[in-house]
Parts: sequence; structure tokens; C-alpha cells
Amino acid sequence: MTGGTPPRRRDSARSRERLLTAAGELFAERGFERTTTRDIAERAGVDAALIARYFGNKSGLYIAALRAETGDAAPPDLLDAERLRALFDRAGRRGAGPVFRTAVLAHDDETVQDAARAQLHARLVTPLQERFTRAGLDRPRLRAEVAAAAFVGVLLARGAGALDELAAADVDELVPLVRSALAGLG
Amino acid sequence: MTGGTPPRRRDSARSRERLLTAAGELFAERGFERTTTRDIAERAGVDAALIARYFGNKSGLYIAALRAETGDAAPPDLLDAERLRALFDRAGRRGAGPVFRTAVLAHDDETVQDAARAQLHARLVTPLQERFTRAGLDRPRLRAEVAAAAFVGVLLARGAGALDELAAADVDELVPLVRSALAGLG
DNA sequence: CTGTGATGTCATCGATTGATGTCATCATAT
DNA sequence: ATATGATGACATCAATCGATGACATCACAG
Repeated sequence: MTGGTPPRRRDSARSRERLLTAAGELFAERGFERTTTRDIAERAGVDAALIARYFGNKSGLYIAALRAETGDAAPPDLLDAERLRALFDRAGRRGAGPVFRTAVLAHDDETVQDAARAQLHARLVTPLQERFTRAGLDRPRLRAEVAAAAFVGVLLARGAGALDELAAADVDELVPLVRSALAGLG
Repeated sequence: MTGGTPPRRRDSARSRERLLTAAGELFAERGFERTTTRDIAERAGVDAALIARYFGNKSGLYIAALRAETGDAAPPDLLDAERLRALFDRAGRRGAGPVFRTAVLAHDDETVQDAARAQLHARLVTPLQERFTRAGLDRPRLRAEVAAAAFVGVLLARGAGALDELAAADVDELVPLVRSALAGLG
């Protein structure tokens, strides 16, 4: 029983953690396919073979990174201006996030696709659907999905750079615009 | 001077055409990176080496396919219901189209990115920008880009399948929803 | 008929990527 | 101290992909 955290030179938990962090960042920046296991390992300062050991394969690491990324249980919906600002801010500093990419680009691996879909619904669709249901609108789920898709489109386009004013626009200017568009659905 | 189209067994124009068509279809379905030159050649019924001969490389074929895809000069803007329906229909039968993907996912090759960006503006952004300008709104270009990004998000999400009600929704049901969302920007 | 350029076919290269197996090294219990 | 399992480093494999060069074959002009 030495101190609580003896500086072990070999620490699987730490390796796992570093891999998860690096994978989360890279998947957010470049998406699943354009991120290589070697890149992840390099950023994590760890051997690439450890990915197979701890997560089975690249898909396993992706799914683990997805789940590790999840924060609160029930976030506010997209019509909340603060929520919008937070999402745009985060996507600006780090990448767009692997979850959002899933809305627009399907994965080959079915397991990966399912995990990402679950996160997408929990984080974007369900909160909006509940708001629309409370408002007594018809097809609340469809409305919520359209809103989520539209929002993800703007979020990703802002990072892609093909639409230059959008990419350059300040978040303060963007949020009210996006909000009024989404409000058109409710 | 024999007949206008002698049945030549070797016909570079025909090979070019078949490559362009196959490339257009596959790039639309799977995007640039996930489409291999071998796939294109196979669908075109042509040897893959001809891609290099006629278009230099894969990027050259992509750009050529982009330009070949362009139809009319000035299409109606996205607030036109018929235009919306036509775009959703086409994306449903064939893929989402390489141009739209560009709005959301950047390319490595700068030449490719520039060509796609030009098409994107001509087909989606500019018409909307002009409408917003006529309406006397501030920041018409930014509004048009946000609208285009939101629309592309919905279009791609419909094909990706992560949002199931959206993917299953009938076009007739979808168009008014999307239109009202975009109308929130004007 | 023959030469020449155009067109098409085939084999293969070099690079990248995900994955696996082997072995060394460290921590810990006995 | 030593045995044993955990952890990590390294080499390498198999598959894929874009690209290229060499060669075969056809069309057409002379």
C-alpha cells in the first residue's frame, strides 16, 4: 500500500485512456475512414498494436470513443440558443464530432453505424421530438429528424470550408439564423 | 464518308463517355474516397488504365464528371417547391451527388475542392442569394449558405439512413417541411 | 500492303492500412 | 529469488489502391 497513484511505467489503464482521447480527437477532426490506427497511436504516444489488444479493432475503438465522449444524460434541444452556441463552439475548436458525421455519412460496419445512430438520437433527435410532441405538432419524430439533419449540415459545412461566408461567420451571427430555420419546423 | 456512326470496335469517345457516366454514378453513391478507379472501370466496362490515359488521374475524372453532370445554367432556388422535389427525387434514385457532398466533407485535393465549390455555388447558393437580396435582407450570402448547408444535410441524411423516419418519409411529406425550415431564413 | 499513330490490355510497382504473432520486459505474488 | 501473467515494442503479413510502363491490336493514310 504505497501512495494512491504509484508512477507505474506500465499502466494499461493509462494506455487505454490515451488511446480513447486521441481517437476521439482524430475521429472528430477527420472522420472514421480518414483516420488511421497509426495516427491514433502516434498521438496517444502508444504502440498501434495496443488498439487491437484493448479494443479488438479499429471499430471497437471507435465505438468506445463514442461512448466515452457522451457527457450529460439529457441535453437541451436544438432550439435552445445556448445549446446551439455550445455545439458550434465545440465543433469549431475540436472537429465536428464522429456522432454528427454519422447523420450524413453511413458507415460500412453495422455495429459502428448502430452505436453512432443511438448517440445521435439521444443527443439531438429525442430532445427535439419531445418538444414537438409537447407542442402538439403532427409527426414530431420526422420534424425532429429533419431539424437534426439540417443542423448537422450547417455544422459540418462550417468546417468543410466549401461555403466560405458560413465558415467565416461568427457564432453570434450564426446561432440566430440557424435557430430561426429550425423554428420553421416547429 | 460512310454513315455518321460507323460501329468502330475502338472508340475513345465512347470509352470516355462510359467512364464519365460510371464515375458520375459511383461518386454520387459513395463519394470520392470510397469509390475506387477499379470500380469505375468495371461499371464502365473498360480497362482502369484508360482513366489515366483520358483524365490524367482519379481527380481529373472526378472534375470531368462534375462538369458533365451540370445541366441548366440557372436553376430555380431552393425555396421553389418543384426544385426541392426534383432534387430529393434525383437523390433518391441515384445518389446524393458528388457536388452536395462537397458542402459537408472537404476534399484533400485542392483542385477537386475548388471545382466542387464552384458547382455548389452555381447550383444552390447563388440563386438563393439573389432571392434574399431582392427581398432586401441583410447578409444574403450568409443566409443562402446556411440554407444550402441545411438542405444538403437533410438530403444526405436521407440517404445515410441513420435517421430512419427521415429516410423512410415520402418526398411529398418532406418537401413542405424542408421548405418551411428554409423559409425561416428569409 | 505497309507504316504509323491511336486505342486497349495486361502485369506490376510503391505506398498505405488494418491486423496479427512473437518476443522482450516489467510487476507482483509466493 | 523466481515463476507467472500483464504489458508493450517490433516486425511483418495480406489486402487494397492509384498509378505507370510495356506490349498488343486496331484504324487509317499513303
